[in-house]
Amino acid sequence: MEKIVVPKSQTFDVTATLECGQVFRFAPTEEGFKLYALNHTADIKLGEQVEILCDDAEFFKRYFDFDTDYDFIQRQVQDNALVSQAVEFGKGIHILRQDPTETVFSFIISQNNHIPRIKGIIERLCDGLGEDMGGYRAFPTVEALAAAGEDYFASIGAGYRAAYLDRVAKAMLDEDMSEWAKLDTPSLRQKLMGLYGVGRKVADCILLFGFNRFDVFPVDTWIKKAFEAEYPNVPADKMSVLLTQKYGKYSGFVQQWLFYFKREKKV
DNA sequence: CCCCAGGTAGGCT
DNA sequence: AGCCTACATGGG
Repeated sequence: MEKIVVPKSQTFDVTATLECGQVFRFAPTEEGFKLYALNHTADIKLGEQVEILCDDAEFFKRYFDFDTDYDFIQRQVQDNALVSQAVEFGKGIHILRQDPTETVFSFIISQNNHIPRIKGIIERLCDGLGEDMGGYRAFPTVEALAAAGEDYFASIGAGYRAAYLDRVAKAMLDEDMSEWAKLDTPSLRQKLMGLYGVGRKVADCILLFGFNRFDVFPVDTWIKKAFEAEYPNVPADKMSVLLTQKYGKYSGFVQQWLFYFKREKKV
């Protein structure tokens, strides 16, 4: 067991980072959180300082993105209006560096779905198809997902997304994500949207959370509500383009702070 | 009972 | 190109 100790900081809040909707495989414990990522796990203890007890400290140091200067970004996007409010509310959020394949399947499941249900479906997916890591299950490999079949995905409650998961799993057998990672953002988005069941919004979530492209602005129902006054009758995909033009390389951060703010505060 | 959720594909104009 | 609707499931 390895340990990461994170000093108290204005710009890292584990609770907000986990609960802001970018990640689904975690659960509260008496002392903090139990977290699962790909084929790793961490026990997070909250206190004067955050302690991350894990199986691989290098993996989680990268995963939590401790090297990005969030304080700088937060200062760059201040607008003395909605964004400033959202940053004040969610200023401890880091954008996690998640596994690309895990985000592909996780965000296909997320579409038109509630977060508690998304968590449940992914948990059953891992329990049923993931490798036994001794005490927990890894996120399933593409091979395991491709072998499962549409009926299996339906049986764990995936609903109409079962067909998407099955077809994408089989298509991904022939793909190398490390090659996809070399593409620029528009080309990579095009690749992702070529997957059955992946539209602009899911593609942008995968770009942001799985490939850490910050020049994307996923527009879901909450973001759409947040901007419907500013952009009346603008479809989600078009709104995403406009917001990306507005926030540039900080789009992903602004989006995540706003999503968390709108969803938690219900304003 | 209805409405909603980190939307998308397919069909229509 | 844009607009419309069905889609599985469960929580509020």
